[in-house]
Amino acid sequence: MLKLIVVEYNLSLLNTNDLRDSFFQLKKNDPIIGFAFDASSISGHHQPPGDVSLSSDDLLTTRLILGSHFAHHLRLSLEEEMGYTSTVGISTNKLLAKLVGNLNKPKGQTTLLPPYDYQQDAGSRSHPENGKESNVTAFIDSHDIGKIPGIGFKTAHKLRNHVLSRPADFDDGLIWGETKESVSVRDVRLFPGMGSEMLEKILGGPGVERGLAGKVWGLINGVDDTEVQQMRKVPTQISIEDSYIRLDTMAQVIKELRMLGTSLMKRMHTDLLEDDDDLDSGSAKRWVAHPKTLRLSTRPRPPANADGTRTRSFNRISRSAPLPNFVFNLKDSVDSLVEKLIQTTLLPMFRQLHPQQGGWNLSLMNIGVTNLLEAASEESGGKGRDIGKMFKRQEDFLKDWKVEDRDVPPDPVRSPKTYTSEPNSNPPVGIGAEPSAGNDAPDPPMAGSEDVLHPTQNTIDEEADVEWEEDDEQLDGHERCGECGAMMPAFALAAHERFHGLGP
DNA sequence: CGGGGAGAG
DNA sequence: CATTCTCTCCCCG
Repeated sequence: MLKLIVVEYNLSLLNTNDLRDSFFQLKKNDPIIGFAFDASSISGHHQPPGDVSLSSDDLLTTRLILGSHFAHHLRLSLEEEMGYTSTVGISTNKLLAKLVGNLNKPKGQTTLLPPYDYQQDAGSRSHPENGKESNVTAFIDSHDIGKIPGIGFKTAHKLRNHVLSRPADFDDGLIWGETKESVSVRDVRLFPGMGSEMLEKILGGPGVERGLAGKVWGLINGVDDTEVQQMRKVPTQISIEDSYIRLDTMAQVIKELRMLGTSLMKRMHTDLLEDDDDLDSGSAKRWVAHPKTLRLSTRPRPPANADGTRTRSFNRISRSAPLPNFVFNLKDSVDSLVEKLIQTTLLPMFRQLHPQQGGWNLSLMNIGVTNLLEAASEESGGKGRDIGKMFKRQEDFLKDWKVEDRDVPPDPVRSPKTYTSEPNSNPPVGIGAEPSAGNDAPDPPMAGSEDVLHPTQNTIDEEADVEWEEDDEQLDGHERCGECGAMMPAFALAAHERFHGLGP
């Protein structure tokens, strides 16, 4: 019933257009219950290149605080304006943000705390005895190896088999899913001799793998440099499929192709057709993309084993062909177009796929269109102002952020630099050596948490060493505190005001 | 570019 | 909790 939607963002890429697009991606009534947030790139323009002191924990902590406050603002706005609740994880890359975002569901946010690195050389990562353990490692180590995004079923299986000293673990009963003996990231990471090279041997089959070993080694060390992708206006493919007990005759196949084809046409209409209200031509529709290719794929059931056991196979076979142009005709009925498509294209493709007369025993059929060519258009590539409708006057507040780490003038806003939680308080950012108090489920020491959608709780403000540039009184999206006059991004104001209200 | 494998949700 | 469905990315020939 609930649909999980995870939105991941990298602040450096975030502009108002991105935000708007993110929300557009939601269908009406899709509740957001996952929202992973990556604060990796919050940094000032003014960070002197090569200044090592600024890349210290202090700066990292400041970034995470900003990310946390920003996430809070986003979640609050989202709930107020759209009625969606959400969960956020704040860390320095997508992997970590996503994993830590699993902590306080369905409505909360969690920040993965520093230290993120070992004290000494990076090469000691896999040898904790050499230095103070990174919180990243401590955090990620506890996960089951198969739970790491990017490590899927096959890869996890190979890793488990290796770590469990060779003999494949027999998972009786369940063909699928996790094994009883769980192998954690730590088990893999600390396996004698483990490293990229060993992973190469474990994972590098004759088949298909390249760079996988390096990627996996990075993942189990919390390293993930993949970029957040721009959201696309149109999908790269649209497909529809159904599974069957058994499909054996042409009559059955045609009947199902009719169903699938009709669905696909409808999907194309809803997903690729847009109102053309631009000109004085009534309310016409126009295609925003023209798929070029039609694909038909099937999944033949594997022929039954020697010993009679059913081998679960998900192997598909497919054929592609140019998508005939008549499908874009908006005058003819969908039914007639589908019929035409079946006769002219789908059936020939099917015969190519299955030359035999019948008895194919198909367990699945899928048809889809790919190779979507975007149909021209698209205006101002730049920064959309549309988000202003959602977040009123707060547009572009990211544009001129400054994060400085030195020479911060005395600021009544600043709170003590001690990040320890007070009894019964939930800091807006989960900084602290101890788990924050007052949570039902205590957090592991490496993660702070909060339930920031309840501003009635007392909180400790932690603006840290953050200063906002006050160029000329004219900072888009910045607001002035009525109490002390400090300028800050709109999203920080709430926390700031909580600070004023704190105590005598 | 088409056919597939792997993986995310 | 498992299965199904949809979509993406990437490799290889």
